[in-house]
Amino acid sequence: MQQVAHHAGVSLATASRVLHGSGSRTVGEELRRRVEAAAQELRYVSNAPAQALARATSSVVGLIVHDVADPYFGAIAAGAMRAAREQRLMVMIAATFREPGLELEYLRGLRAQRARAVILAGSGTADAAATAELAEEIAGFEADGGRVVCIGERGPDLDTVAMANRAGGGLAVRGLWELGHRRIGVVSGPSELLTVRHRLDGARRALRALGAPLPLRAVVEGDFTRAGGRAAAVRLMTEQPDLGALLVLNDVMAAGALAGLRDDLGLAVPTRVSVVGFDDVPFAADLSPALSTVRLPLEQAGEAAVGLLLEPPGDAPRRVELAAELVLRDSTAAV
Amino acid sequence: MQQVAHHAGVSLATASRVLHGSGSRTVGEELRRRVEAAAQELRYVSNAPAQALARATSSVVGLIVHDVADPYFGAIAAGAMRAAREQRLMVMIAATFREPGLELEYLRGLRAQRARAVILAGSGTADAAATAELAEEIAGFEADGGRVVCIGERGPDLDTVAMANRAGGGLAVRGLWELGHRRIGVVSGPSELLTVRHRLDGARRALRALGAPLPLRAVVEGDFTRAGGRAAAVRLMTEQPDLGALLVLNDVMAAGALAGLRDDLGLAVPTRVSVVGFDDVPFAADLSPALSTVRLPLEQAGEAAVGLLLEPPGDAPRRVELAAELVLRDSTAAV
DNA sequence: CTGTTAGCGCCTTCAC
DNA sequence: GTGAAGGCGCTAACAG
Repeated sequence: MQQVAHHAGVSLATASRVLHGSGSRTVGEELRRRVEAAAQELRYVSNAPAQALARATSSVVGLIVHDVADPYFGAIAAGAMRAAREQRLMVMIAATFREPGLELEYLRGLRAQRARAVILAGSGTADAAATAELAEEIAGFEADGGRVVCIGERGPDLDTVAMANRAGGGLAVRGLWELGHRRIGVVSGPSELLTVRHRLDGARRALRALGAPLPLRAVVEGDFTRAGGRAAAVRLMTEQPDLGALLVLNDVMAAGALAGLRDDLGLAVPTRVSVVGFDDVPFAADLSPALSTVRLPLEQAGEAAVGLLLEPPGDAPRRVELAAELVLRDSTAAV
Repeated sequence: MQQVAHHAGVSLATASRVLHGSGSRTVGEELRRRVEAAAQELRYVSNAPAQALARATSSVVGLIVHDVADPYFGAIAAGAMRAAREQRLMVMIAATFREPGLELEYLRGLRAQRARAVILAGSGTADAAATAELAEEIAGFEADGGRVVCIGERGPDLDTVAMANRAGGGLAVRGLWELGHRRIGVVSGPSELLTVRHRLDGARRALRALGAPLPLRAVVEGDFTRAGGRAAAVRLMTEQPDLGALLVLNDVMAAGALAGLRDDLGLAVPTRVSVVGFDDVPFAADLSPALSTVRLPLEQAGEAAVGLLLEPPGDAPRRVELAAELVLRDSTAAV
């Protein structure tokens, strides 16, 4: 920048003002033109780290997900990045690959980068120790002036974009009920994930309200992956062959469940058993049969998270609630 | 760090050496311990931008994709991030949402961030002007000491991870041929994308070698999206109803094609028409019917790209070639 | 409006 | 092995 200033015959400060002009200070037309020309000619590229150092704030926001290849996070990331672009923010992304310790490590890394904010997109966990450590790191991050927003519940004092996981679980179960299903099973994910707990809880409550409490044996747990869904669904239908409908707690697992039902067990969907997934990821409609599922506005969640980051800190924690919607396709049938 | 040094009763330089110790200088056991204790106690977090400024190099690498929500890029990103984690690199991700200008803009942004390197994951384009501009920016980036690697062809003088797009196109066509298909059509993507051109070219050559050149009317172009694939497939089968097999140039489009054939045209796959896709994204096996496709080692490509980044610049451009493999599932049948 | 002058937090010769 | 001092590129008062 020194060079640009010299080349344009102005002071360093003036060059800085026209090039990065932050704030009220304005520069005369003539000088402004000269500086811009010089920058152009010298192919000047500003130095973001230096700016970050001087202003004690940067234009990067962090995004921590479990797995970028998972369409659930892909959709959230897409929404967040679209919003980030509008705000001219760069996003630094980190994937924990579902290793709990990595979330903490990356948050620390983002703190070292002096990220202006970070979005915790993955589900919180029921592990108290891990949660406490994370809370401490979050506090540190915020003490440094950074903002943190969670997608999904993480704690009452955090800005969060809340997904209707409980309501969604209820929606699914009631939808199945209305189709005439009475023997409903649940293919669940790892029970330490809050997201899983909430979805399951929503389903449980709805069933209880309907007068048909969910028996323990009708719930089986698997990894939050395709293979996990397949194995769990097969196990559940083997142990409880009288089930007529399955709620699978995410679409990726549901894809596996569909495969297991068809290829491992030879059970026809939806004639023999109906299946409802959760999330409505892009490929849900292309599965065989097209998956009925609980739609969550994933991209919108990513956008909303960036929206919260932009708002000034505020006294009370902010929340935006996103609704769920049941979409019935071909994997469910009336009985 | 000043504080840590003071707290440990050592100089700033010593604290720096034990905390970020880059290089030959070593610190005595005793002092080292004291500094570490002080850092721990004061909850010191190093300042990456300051380090970047002082060392004139950072630990962030950029990753530019077209769309994070696209499973093709999701898989590449996952591979790249896994490798980045092993190297303790942070990755800054940017999505162009297929707007050509954005690639340039983001590359510039990454340059401003003083990223140590950037991976251009999206396909190159046949637009000469855009390519030239990009080349210039790449040159500038490298002049600043940054490294650039491309996934897919971008130019002979760039480090690149080459995917077997041509060979894959040939593989698909020959596979279909061996199944007895003689009337093969191609659902293509935007012809300005180099990836598309290479895949199509591979198919063309193979067909010519087989003595049955691909007629122009048997190729139809659509967006590189689900909707694009659907529309193009429907159009192609409507105009050329005698086609017995379709090569769709990526899996996302193939998902759309399958939907269109089934829901819009009522054509049975694979009995009436066989379909083969390209990429083998994770959901390919879950489509209805399970999609036969040309598998590309996507995650591996991401990892390889990071691998290239790490190697010292070298005199000649480096290349790593990744092979394609035809995987036949249920969307293809013999005639 | 424009220029001067201190730093921002850290690294790195260079002496000790 | 350890400390002192200058500088990385930029911003932000503060004077003119």
